[in-house]
Amino acid sequence: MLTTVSVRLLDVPFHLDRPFTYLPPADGIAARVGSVVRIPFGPSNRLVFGIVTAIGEGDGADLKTIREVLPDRCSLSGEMFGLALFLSDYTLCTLGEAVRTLLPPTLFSNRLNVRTERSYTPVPDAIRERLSDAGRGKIRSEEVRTALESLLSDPAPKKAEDLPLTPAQLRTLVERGLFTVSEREVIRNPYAELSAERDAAPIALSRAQTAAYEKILSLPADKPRAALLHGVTGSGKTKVMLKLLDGMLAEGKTAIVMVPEIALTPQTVGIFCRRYGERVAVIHSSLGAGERFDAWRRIAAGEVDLVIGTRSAVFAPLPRLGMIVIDEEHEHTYKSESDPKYHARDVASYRCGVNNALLLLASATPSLESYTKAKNGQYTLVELSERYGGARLPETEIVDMREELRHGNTSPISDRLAAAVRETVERGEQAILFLNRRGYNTALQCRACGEPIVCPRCSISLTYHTGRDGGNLLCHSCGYRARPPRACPSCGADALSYLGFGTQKIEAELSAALSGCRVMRMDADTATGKQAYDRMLDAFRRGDADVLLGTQMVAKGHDFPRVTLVGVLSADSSLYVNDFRAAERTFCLLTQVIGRAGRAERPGRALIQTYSPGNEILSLACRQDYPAFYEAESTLRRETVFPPFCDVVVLLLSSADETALFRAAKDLSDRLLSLAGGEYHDLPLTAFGPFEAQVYKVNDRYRLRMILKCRNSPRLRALLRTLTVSFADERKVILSVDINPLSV
DNA sequence: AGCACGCCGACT
DNA sequence: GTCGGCGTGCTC
Repeated sequence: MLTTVSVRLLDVPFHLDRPFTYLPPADGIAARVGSVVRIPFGPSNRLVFGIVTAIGEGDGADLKTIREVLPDRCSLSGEMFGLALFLSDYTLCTLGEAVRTLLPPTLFSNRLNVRTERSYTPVPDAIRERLSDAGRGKIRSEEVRTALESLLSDPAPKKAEDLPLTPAQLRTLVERGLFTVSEREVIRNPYAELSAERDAAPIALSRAQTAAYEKILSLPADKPRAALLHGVTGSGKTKVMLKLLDGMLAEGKTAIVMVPEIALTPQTVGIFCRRYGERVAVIHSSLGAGERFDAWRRIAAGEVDLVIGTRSAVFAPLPRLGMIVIDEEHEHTYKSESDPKYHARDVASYRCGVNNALLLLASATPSLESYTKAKNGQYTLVELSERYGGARLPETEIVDMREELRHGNTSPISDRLAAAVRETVERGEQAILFLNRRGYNTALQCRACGEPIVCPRCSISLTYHTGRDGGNLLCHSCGYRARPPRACPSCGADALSYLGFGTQKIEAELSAALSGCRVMRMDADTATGKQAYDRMLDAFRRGDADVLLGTQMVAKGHDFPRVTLVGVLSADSSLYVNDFRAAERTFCLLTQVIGRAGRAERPGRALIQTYSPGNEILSLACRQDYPAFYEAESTLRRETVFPPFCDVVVLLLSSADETALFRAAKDLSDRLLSLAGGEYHDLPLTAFGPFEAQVYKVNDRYRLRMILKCRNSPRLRALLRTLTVSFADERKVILSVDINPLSV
């Protein structure tokens, strides 16, 4: 009997996502479960990556041999391997996709992207005749010239002293045997300087905060536990979190803190780095490959106690994990929309379960899913309702836009809002205006034939954006760009009208209506990249503009003490989206935007423009009444059978070949119904479709969907996996499965 | 996925 | 007469 090794390949489709057996390499590193290996595969024995899933015994006949076992620091620990298995099961991706999600991409490239620092050591024999006692030790490349000069008896020409030697000159010195060179790996920590300035002052909690802290602390520490910290903005959730972290790290445990991308500012990171010093790692999307690898290595090597980051930080390979915090847990950015389509909350819950760790969810407007779990006792509900400093909620008014139309005001800005902005600016205060649509006009339509202008690659309208070049039509789905036509492309009539309004048009209208008022527009077109976003928020806070006009991103900035007015230009735009979460999203968004006004001693005011002033969600958001919103919305979800009262699976088929797509959809539907009625007849499940996706064509690919309402369970996932595997040999059509997607 | 083998159109 | 299109089949 010989030792054999079960390997799963990393880069293969579903029908190859099964174990292959190999012989261990004769020499080199021993393979263990979780080791990343390179193996010969297929008739041409091309080398591919795999992961070891089991060690066993066999007669070894006809087996190929593992070519290379990567070192442990480039492989998965036992816990992380378990996490990979969980992820592939839970999100229906291949094990390889899951493994690649847990390991930094650099690990698979030929070059490891390790930064090295070279040191030079003088060779005494070779330069003995000119050598003094100085410079016997290792020196850095920049110091070689100085060292050489000090070694030479002649004083060096002074003018050349600053110039470090070129790589070629250094190489010559080494080739001639005057110096030897040695390399040392340097692990980058781009946040090291933030850690240098320490602030570890004890956290002083208010009575309410102490009660919240103690309630969480009283949960049995030898079991997995989860708490939902429900507290309005400004109630001190962060202080409670820091106090818990202090205790956790003092016990020798480690922790992950997740924040939405938009909140991962230098200020936020600074709080943690100053408090916990160099044993902090930051993980976010704009890290370079090398930096990402270095952060991963520091964490896996046990050099880090606290990881702060966005969604993917939930995969940080921390040993001794004691706590995972998800701040603003309702945020949609915690759900991945690309493979593997995981929700950070589910992953965090799994990891806390395995490690007997504490899962702490925090939000002012918790997701319906989490609040329901809290009400059912699966999570401990911790309420933190006081605002510190006695800050009051802004006075909120609903503006009936139908009334405005009756008065002959066709502008998207009501007279009342315009007046309020003017008064605010005249008082030397600031206003935030929120509109969930970028661009100038939302669509172009022909008045003669009625045809809108749609993207040639997608089935959505193009949006007109102004610009120095006379403006462009843009597709917000695929990025297609075209000059606006003079005549209708369908009928040729010279009758194109521009419909709707976006942030650009509002900017123009505001500047016209309120002369001398400085408007700053912030949307995906002006705040390109994180730095621009931070810069704009800073500039606004400093007072460089009177009005901040923008999309979602203005709702989530930090404190603006001088903002006393908030205007929501069209509350309806997110309310009447055809999606079961529309009301929840609207409530969260309005609650947040309204909360921007009057956070300091000055009273705030919020104006909400709408064509449906009687809408209940709007009035609940105006009152910031979360419990009432929860009751209303959960009743509706229960009646219509939507999450959290069931799970929803979207099966999306896409293809550039429409005929193949329809054939595949019929096939999928047949297979699903036969499985659901046969082998899985015990599984309560309702199937809808196939029908066209909301946007039927994206980037020249046609899309059909099926929707399943059911309970997520191992058995459901087994059914879905069977479908996925049986579909994997389809060549032209891609099937993607999303359990509980963001919108349905 | 990749890479073989295998059978039909326009070209040195 | 061949080069090359991508349909089909296989991978420890």
